[in-house]
Amino acid sequence: MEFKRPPTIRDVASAAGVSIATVSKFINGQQRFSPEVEQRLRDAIATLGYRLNQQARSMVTGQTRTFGLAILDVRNPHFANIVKGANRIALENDYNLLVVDLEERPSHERHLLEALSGRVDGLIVSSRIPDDSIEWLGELGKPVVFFGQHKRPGVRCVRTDGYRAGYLMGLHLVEAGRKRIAYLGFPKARWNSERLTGVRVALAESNQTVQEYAVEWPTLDGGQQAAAALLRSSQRPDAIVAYNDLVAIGLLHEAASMGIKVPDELAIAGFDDIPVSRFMQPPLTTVNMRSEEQGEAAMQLLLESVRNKSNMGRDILLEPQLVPRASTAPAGSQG
Amino acid sequence: MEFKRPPTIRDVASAAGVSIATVSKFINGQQRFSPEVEQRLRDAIATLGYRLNQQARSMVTGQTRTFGLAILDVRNPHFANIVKGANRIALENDYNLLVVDLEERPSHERHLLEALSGRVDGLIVSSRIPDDSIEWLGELGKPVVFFGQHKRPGVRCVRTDGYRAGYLMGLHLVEAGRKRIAYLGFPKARWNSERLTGVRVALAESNQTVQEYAVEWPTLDGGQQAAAALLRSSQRPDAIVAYNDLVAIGLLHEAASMGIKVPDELAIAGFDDIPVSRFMQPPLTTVNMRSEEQGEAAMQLLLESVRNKSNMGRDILLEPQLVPRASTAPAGSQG
DNA sequence: TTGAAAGCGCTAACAC
DNA sequence: GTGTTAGCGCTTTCAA
Repeated sequence: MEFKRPPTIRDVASAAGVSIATVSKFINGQQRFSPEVEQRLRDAIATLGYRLNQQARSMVTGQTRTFGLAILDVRNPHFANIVKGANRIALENDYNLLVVDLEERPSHERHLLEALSGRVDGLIVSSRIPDDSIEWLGELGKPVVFFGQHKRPGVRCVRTDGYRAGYLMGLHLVEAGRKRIAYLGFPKARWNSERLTGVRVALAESNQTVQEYAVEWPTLDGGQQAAAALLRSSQRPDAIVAYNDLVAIGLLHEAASMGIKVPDELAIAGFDDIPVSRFMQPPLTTVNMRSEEQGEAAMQLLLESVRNKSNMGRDILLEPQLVPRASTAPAGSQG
Repeated sequence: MEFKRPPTIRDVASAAGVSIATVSKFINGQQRFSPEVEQRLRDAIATLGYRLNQQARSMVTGQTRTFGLAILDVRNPHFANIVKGANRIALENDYNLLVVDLEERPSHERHLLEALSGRVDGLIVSSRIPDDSIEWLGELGKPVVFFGQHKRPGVRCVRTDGYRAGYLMGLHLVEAGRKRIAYLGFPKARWNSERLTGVRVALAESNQTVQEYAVEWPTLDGGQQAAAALLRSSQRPDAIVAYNDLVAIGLLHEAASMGIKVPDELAIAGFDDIPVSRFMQPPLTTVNMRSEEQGEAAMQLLLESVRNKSNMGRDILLEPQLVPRASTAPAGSQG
């Protein structure tokens, strides 16, 4: 089956015996015509199987009614939630959302983003590239909303307070009576140091310090791999805060394999509150970073930018929320 | 900050003192010019900050070097894996991939797909709409690869054998000594009945029958909600096969809350082998439905279609693989 | 090696 | 009500 050239308004026009302008106005519903003409138009469109070429339209209108969202990894439920939130708001406002997965590959990032920006009215970007390397974001010529902080004018930002998230977690563990608290981070991530600082400050208030470790990747496997070294050390922590829930789940699994009792011998916690965390055994303590709301907020900002034809205005900072569960219950409080 | 009209080749042309044809040829690298001209061109492009308008180009070339992928729900790791697979192959072949989340809403499906098809050279579609309602897929005027079966000419298909998957699972449970096996399905899904039939046939070979139940949604919460009724019944099953891993994990969690020992008192299994299944406590038995390879295969088919300018050729059927884990170990074989 | 001009499918301003 | 026409930004003959 070959793909023949699709019919254009010109084909419709000659089939219906009218001009192309008439066809254009008709399909845009911005004007009524005599009943007979409208009927001929409908017939012609139906028999030819005509469909509007969106590209051609946006060529002249300069609008696509589509937004783009670039995320680091669809496989991470945190990002999947962001997609959900952004998509919902977009659809409600009669915009489509196109998602691209950056695959955690900084080298491709710019290329993919430039390609995306050409097809949309604005974009939302999650990036791992350092601020000073993405100056070009503002030069895409389109409204951009960025996850994180970015001083560049013309780029608005959405984020959840990572410092506060870390602080809440640190406090929680101290209150649960933990004495040797470790942070298993992912240094390449933008939010890693905020979270770590939060934890550290909370511990400092009780004169505790935090041991630092790092994963290669912020994933289930990354957590599992890091676990071995961490859990076998002679001075094993009695609590581990992981960079995110995925890493925490990897840890949890490895701890179970090694016969370490969670939370009695070891407390484990993460960040993000991804859906599956509640279903773990034991359920995982975490901080809700409002992933879905981040997506929603970013999309709202984008809609504003497009409507005002400007990119001024406030950034958005969301408040994280501690979600205490069994994985950090005070030692001895449960079996 | 306002968004000014971006520079066009016409701006570059006049800045460099050449014609637009020269600019066009230069940026496409298909022709060399005198050193001085090339230098003027480079300067003009740099100072103006010129960037190619992809839309305008595809308007004339008829190519976008982009494919579209429509999935039912990004939040389901099965689909996230499909995205990964498809994206990898696309990138390797110098194509971009645009993903759209259908949000499990059949009403919007057609609209979203039509919008997407206008921006890409071909698409991969996962749908919940019955076959006879998506006849229009073939009329999108673009190559289409569909997940599932679809007799329509011009639409190629990729799927993993659901019947075989169910059969493997059924056999596994019978061999593990289970006597009252239930299937907790999601009837709205295309693959539900294949899987059920497979299970049923496997059980029939040992003269067993299967009890059927259904979830509202194929999600963690869906599984948890269905669990209550199912687990409290007087004739409680000693094994439950869930529609997918998410549902199984919901079940697993609820069983734990109710103090039911898995696998001793109850075996639980799912389909898909999503990454987190291996990390559950106990690790979840499942059938690997080759999600990522489905995405890869679909993209390969699409590339073929585009290269041959035709949509003929074979469909692809992948073999599922049983992944036995602790959640279905024979009763009494472990604590 | 360079340029003029036609045209991709559509919209919008302006005639009639 | 309906038609003519000039582009949107680009590629691509074809000619010079």
